[in-house]
Formats: sequence, C-alpha cells, structure tokens
Amino acid sequence: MAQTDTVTRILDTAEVLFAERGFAETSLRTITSKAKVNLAAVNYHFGSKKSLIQAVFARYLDPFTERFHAALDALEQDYQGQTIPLEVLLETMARSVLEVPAERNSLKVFMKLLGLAYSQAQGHLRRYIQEHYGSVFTRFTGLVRKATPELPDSERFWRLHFVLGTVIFTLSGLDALRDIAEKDFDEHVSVRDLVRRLRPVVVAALQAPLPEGATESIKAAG
Amino acid sequence: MAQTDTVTRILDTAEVLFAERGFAETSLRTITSKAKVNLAAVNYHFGSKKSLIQAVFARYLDPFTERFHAALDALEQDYQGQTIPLEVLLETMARSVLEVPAERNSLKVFMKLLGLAYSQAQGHLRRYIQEHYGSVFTRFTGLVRKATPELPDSERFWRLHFVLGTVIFTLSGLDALRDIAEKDFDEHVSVRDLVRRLRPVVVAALQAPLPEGATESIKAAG
DNA sequence: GTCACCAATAAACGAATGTTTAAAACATTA
DNA sequence: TAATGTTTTAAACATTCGTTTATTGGTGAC
Repeated sequence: MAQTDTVTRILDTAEVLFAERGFAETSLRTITSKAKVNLAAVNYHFGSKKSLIQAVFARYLDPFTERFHAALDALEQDYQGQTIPLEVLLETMARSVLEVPAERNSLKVFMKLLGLAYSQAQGHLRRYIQEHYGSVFTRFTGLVRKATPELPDSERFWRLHFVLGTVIFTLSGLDALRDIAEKDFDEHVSVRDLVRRLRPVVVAALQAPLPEGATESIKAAG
Repeated sequence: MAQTDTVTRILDTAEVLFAERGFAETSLRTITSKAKVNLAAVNYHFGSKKSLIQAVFARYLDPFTERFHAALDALEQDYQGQTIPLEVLLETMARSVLEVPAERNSLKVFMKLLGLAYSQAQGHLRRYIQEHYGSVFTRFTGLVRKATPELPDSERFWRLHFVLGTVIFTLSGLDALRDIAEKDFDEHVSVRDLVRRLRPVVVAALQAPLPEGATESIKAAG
C-alpha cells in the first residue's frame, strides 16, 4: 500500500523538522524532499500545511488521551470514590505521557511539539487541541481538585499552569540545557532522569503555602 | 530629529507584533506599514531583520542588567559577605524585572519576548543573549548557590531552570490564561498578583526534598 | 549659496513560500 | 483486457518575503 507509506513518511519527517525549527520555519519543500516524496503529496493527502500540523499532533495526542482516560478509569476503580492522592495522579499522568512515544523513541520530539503548541502563535492549532483534547484535561483537574482541598479553586488553577510551564519548558528545551549540564557537571541526564527530578519539585509547588497578603483577589463585578 | 523618531517607532511597533505573532510570522512590511515608516527604513537603520530582533531585546535587557547588577551590588554591600537569603535574591530579581518596562506599560510584551527567545528557534538570538547577558545570570546563580548549600550543583542547575520555566511560561502566556481565569473564577489578575502567587511556589520548588533514588546520576567518562 | 551628508522614499530584485493544475503511472475491478 | 479510480509526478501559479538600488528631500557647514 503506497498511500500509507507516503503518509507516514511525511508525518515522520514533518514531526522531527517541526520540533527542530518550528512550524513557520519548516517549508513543505524541506519536508517532502527529506521524506523523498513529491511536493504535492502533502496537499493531496492532508489538504494543507495547517492540516498536516494538526495531523502530527493527533498522531501523538489520540493515543495519549486514550491511555490517559483508561488509566484514570482504572484509578477511579481502585479508589472506589475515595480521593486519589496527588502523587498518584501526577505519577499516572507522567506514565501516560512517557508511554505514548515509547515505540518510536520520540519522547523528545513529543515534548518539543507540546512546547511549540504553547509558544508558537498558530491560533488554529490551539483551537484544535482545545477542542479535541480539552475534556481529558478537565477530567484530570477535577481529580486534582479532590486531592488538594486546601487550595482555593483559583489558586489551584494557577498552580497547575505553573507546573505545566515547568514541565513543558524543561522537557521541550531539553537539548540545549542538557548540553550545558554535561559540560558543567559531567553528567548525562535522560528524560526519565528529569522526570525523577521533577517529581518532588512539582509536588512541593502544588503544596506550597498560600501566598501572604490578600487571599482573595479583587472580584470583578458579577 | 527625524532619525530617532523613526527608529523608536519601528522598535515600538516591532516589539508588539513580535510578541503577538512571533518572529517569522511578522513581516517587515507589516511592521513598517503599522509604524507608518518606509519599508527600507528597517534595513537602513538596523541592517537586517535579525539585527532588528536583537535591538528589540537589547532595549529591554540592557536597562535590566544594569539595574539588576546595581541591585546585587547593594545587596552584597548590605550583607557584607554573609549569605543572602534565597527569598531576598528572588525578590530582588523580581523587582528588577518588574521595574524595567514600567515606564512603557509593556511588562506583558517583555515577558512574551522572553518566552519567544526560549521557544522560537532563532539560533542567532540565543547566541546574542548568551553573549551579552550571560554574565549577570552567572552572577545570580553564584549567589543562589550560597543560599542553597544543601542542593547538589546539578540539582540546583535543573531547579533554577524549572522555576525559570514556570515564570516565563506563565507570564508569557498570561493573556490566554487570564481569559480563562476570569471566565471561570470571576477574578481579575494583574501581573503583580501573579508574581505574588508565584513567590511561595518558586521558593517551595527550590527547597523541595531531593529526589529519591540515586542522588548521583551516571557520570560520563571524564 | 553650494557642497556634503544623512534620511526618507518608491520601485524593483531575486528567492522562497503554499497551493493548484494537468498529465502520467499505478492499482483495482469487472 | 478494458475501464475506472487512486496516487504520483513535474510544472507552473500567484504571493509574499527580505533586501537592494537609485532618486529625492532636507539640514547644517563653510
């Protein structure tokens, strides 16, 4: 089947180039020539460059959400309505993220893509991700809510984004940081090393004391 | 003086557009037309688009490094060789960052630019920032080292980047997050509110317990 | 007043981009 | 085998990009 081969070769090449250079900086000609595919193949199979970008993300996020939902199902089964501890929730999410790209050894690419999704403008991509994968995030935050009853809702909202920033920022910029770390500390770190280092930091961040001063911010006119 | 006027009008327009859309997605024609300046003015005054990007950053980072160095000077004077507490160091850095763009109400732009500097490829920009502003960061990390003697060097290195990720990620993506927060919690947050929320989280992250398992990672052949 | 210098302008350049077209090659089915 | 539908291919399309050129306008020096 020649079609499938062409499609996957485009996706394989595109995801690497996107992760390395970003979306706007990667031309279809670069992708197709490196993938040894005709230039028109992208528009034929995907319709447009935007759709190609979305397809690259879908190939990671579809299996991720499926696994993550299943893992949360199992967790809720185990805890029978009892609140799931924060560490368990974080551990489960980390495991789901790590499992997905395992087969292709492309965890680094996956992380870089997530970073790009946040930082690069690409309004269409943000909308696409929000629409297709927003529900699983909502489910997760609901469970975190039960696990951290001491946090006001708004405080939890911000802290989740704080740690999200930590994780995505670190793992997506891994290469550059790793080079420095190896030069300065003679130390080779793998992604899994980093996840191990991240764990206590993320937990501590979520469980930090509430900020002093006004606990309640100015409420808008409702 | 017409020259100065043209130059600043280009910089004022460029920094906003870069922050909104990124570098590659912002054309010189968009900048010059919005700035009501001739297209060739950019190449005439700055030489190239790359140099314009660097100039945009320099206009923020030059005064920042100057202030930050001065603040650290004063701090070292005060503490007379004694170790400066971590909270004081973080507070000083936060204050220096917040002061710079105050005059132009462009803190948001400044933060977005910092985020772009990390996330967008732009190798030339990373090199430029490293070359011109690396020293002040080195000085700061040296002081943090004294303030956190319990941390192994490599662990401190990674944790500083963790919290850097938190701050840049949060503040550069502020607009989108703020919209959600306002919708969900009827709560209006300013940048300074966020800094107040960030403080305990950052401190907790830096002071979190060491990761369990191997404290030392695999050493490379030295 | 004219000369020299700097800035602003309009126009054009060459290169690169995403997309479309039309023909060829291939595969599938009857 | 003939007919049909799908994929690949080469070429061209229309834009857009950063940059350069040549000209004009303005300003201060002597």
